[in-house]
Amino acid sequence: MPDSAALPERRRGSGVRMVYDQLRDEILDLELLPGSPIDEVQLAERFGMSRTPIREALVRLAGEGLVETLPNRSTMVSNIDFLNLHTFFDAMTLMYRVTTRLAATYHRPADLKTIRKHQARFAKAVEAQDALAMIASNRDFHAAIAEAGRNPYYTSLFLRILDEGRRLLRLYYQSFDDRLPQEFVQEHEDIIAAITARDIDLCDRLGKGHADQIIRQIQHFLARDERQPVTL
Amino acid sequence: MPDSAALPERRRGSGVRMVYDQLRDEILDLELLPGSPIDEVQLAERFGMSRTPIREALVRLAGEGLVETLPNRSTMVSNIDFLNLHTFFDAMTLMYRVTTRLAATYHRPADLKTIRKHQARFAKAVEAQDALAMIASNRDFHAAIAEAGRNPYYTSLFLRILDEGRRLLRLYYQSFDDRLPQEFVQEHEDIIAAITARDIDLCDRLGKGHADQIIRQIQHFLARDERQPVTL
DNA sequence: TGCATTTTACTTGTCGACAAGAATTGACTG
DNA sequence: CAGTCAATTCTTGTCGACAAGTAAAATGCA
Repeated sequence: MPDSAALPERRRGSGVRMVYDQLRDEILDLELLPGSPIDEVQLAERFGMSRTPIREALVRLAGEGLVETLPNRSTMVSNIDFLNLHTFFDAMTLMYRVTTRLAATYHRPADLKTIRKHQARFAKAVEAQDALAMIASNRDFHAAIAEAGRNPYYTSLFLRILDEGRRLLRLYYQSFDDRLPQEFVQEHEDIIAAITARDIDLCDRLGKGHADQIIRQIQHFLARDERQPVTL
Repeated sequence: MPDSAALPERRRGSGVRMVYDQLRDEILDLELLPGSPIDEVQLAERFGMSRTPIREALVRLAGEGLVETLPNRSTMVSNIDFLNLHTFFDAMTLMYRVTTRLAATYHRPADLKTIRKHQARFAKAVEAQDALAMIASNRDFHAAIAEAGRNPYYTSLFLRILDEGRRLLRLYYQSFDDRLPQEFVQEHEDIIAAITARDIDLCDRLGKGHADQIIRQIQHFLARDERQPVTL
């Protein structure tokens, strides 16, 4: 059996989604580094399919800004724009506030169940010091809150921002050797309580505080002193 | 010459953009009605190209929510969700406020020039009672303000909202026989003045007022009495 | 005639191949 | 030896064709 590699007998429309999800995860987990080129034939060989579904997945990724494609030239993983991080922080703060506020107003019991489920996973990941799981479950936690707010316009923008933040956080924890902060767990619990109590103003303040906390950590990481200590 | 139809000798990567722009305009101008099916081969014949670039354009349109594609079944023009219009109005109001505020802070002289250019076209369209040109230039006017705010996250969401609004406004003016309101021209002038003066609070109020005005018109249209007057 | 089932027609998803454009290599000239 | 230009290679954009899956038409049966 020379060709024992996986030919998983996929269903008709599933190839594109598989490639899309896989590439997306690899980009957000920084396994594919920002700026690195993406070769279509290489991906086609790797996934065992033609270039057509690969291209479709890349077009979708480009639509979300995760890859950039120059005409007639190789497409590449989007760079992180460190010079304009303030626009990212600004939008992130607003979306944290708005989605949490709306969740307080429009949430239903099933939403709280989903939110608590992601929070449990988040707490477990923090305890296990599992950076990747912590980042992913943190994203899912806030995505579930946005869903509970029931405004697809905000949800779609927030998901994009959370994904971009996932790349930044990954960078952060790679550099700090994956020491995970416990205080986020308690902040999440406070947010859940405020949503449950339908306290809109409190949700607004907690959302802003949570965003500020994350921004402070990232900025602290970015402003850290790169020089190695020297013994004189 | 039986085949005298246009074979415009297009350049290599331009076919997709051409199809994308054309379909997008037709969708937003309601020439393609919401819910109507889109046939790939039909489009391929119409544009004189293969199905591949057509499909790529459709994938991009689907990424922006302008068309919906069911697996293994025909893709169709997205429906307007009248039942959840309040989420649209909510997001629109917030984006009007935020983008106008940011424009007051971050605009440069070139931005004002662009904004005034679109405003001039808008005023001319209103005077000429040209509904299509009025809707398009109104969109361009606010898009230019968002650009001056220099936050791509807000800009991208706002563009999506403005496009959705373009469909709603088109519906509105089709129904009201294209009588165009003059007061929008003055409101636009006020917004320009506030941005130029870098008055953030005033921009916030004017943005909200402008959004409320549009929402009121649309709601008035939606709540109108459909019954024909009957002479007894 | 009404309903279930098979058959047909049609649309989309995928493939392999070819052509156009760009980057790199190599040759040629000053 | 450096710089310019031509040739080659490599990647992407486009094409036509086939396969899979779905909806509609046609057939069979009660």
